Amino acid sequence: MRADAQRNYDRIVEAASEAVARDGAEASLEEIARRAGVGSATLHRHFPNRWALMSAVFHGRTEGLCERAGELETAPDPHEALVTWLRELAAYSATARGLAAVLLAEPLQQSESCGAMLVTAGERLRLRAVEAATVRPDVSIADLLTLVNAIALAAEKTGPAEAARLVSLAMDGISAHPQTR
Amino acid sequence: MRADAQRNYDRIVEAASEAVARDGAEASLEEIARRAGVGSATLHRHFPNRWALMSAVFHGRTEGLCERAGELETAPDPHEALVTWLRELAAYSATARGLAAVLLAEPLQQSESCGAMLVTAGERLRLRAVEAATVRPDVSIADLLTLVNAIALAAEKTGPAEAARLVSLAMDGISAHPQTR
DNA sequence: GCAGAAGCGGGGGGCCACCCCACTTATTGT
DNA sequence: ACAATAAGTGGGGTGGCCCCCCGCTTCTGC
Repeated sequence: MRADAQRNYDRIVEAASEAVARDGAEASLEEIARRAGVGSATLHRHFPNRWALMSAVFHGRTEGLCERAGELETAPDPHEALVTWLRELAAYSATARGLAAVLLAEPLQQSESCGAMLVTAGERLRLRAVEAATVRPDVSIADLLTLVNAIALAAEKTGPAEAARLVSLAMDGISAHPQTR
Repeated sequence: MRADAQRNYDRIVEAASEAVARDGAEASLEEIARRAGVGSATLHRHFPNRWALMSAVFHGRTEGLCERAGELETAPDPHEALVTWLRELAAYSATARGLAAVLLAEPLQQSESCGAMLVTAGERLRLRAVEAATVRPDVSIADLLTLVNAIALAAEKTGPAEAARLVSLAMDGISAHPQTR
């Protein structure tokens, strides 16, 4: 990639970050291009569709969440670590309007994508919890991420607190006496 | 309402139903108006925004789900009845692309809305399950509907089967031994 | 049957995503 | 240093969208 192309790429992502923070994932691509000081054609060449741009925007934040997963790997309680991480993911997704939609929209297994990063990071936490026998082994990390993202998406209007509450609910299960069934 | 206005209203809803079945909730409003044989202004007069139209489109289906809830009220196992109903709701939402988004978008307590109908219908099933002590009393029907709709929204790409599976997962809880925590 | 109001829809404005193509600019081999 | 070249650029065009204005049509109560 040529140096000027790289510079334009970075400027677009930066402008997009600001726009998304203000207007959510439905921000105008044209305005992003205008603020970045590039033509709209340049934006569309670098990012063939809206999701591609959003994916780039959220890449940094996603890395932060993966680092957090690394920290939690050494936590004493594996189950608590997994739940905490998922709750943080939900809270962040609910704040960064559009992240949840992006994660759900793109195929989860596509490498280099935000989703793939979260899968590999989360899988370790899940494995630890399964080994500790606090999580059913037939529940995949994809299941958990989909569930959490779904909740974040639904809670975008109601706020991060509600999102975290629903995550806890789903994790504990809503049944009063699950062992009797 | 004048007779011709009513006729146009019905034709718009019918055209919208077909369009939604084909293209999902993002169907073109202009094309819906065209197919209904009315001007776009008429469509926008009857339905001030997209959600209003979608709400009308899904009204009939929602009534069907409410009837189903009525049937399930006499089922022998209250817990199974609740879970079955929620699973059916999820499966239908995942099929009727956009229903979930509509239910999440409109305020749940607004009377006459699809959401309100589901709340009253589902509340009875939930109460029966609470009385049978198989569901925690602090879980509201709004919690359950939000959770199920969130899952349906997330599973729109993967299909109804996956949606039903995730609902079961959330209801059972993903923990291996919930009673130990 | 008629007056008035309720309803209608063509057309236009503003905005959008996306594409085409003539022009500019960085890179590379000599 | 410099020319050849391939990569990159952005202005403008296209088609579509939502929504609104306003003169015209059609229904309804008397």
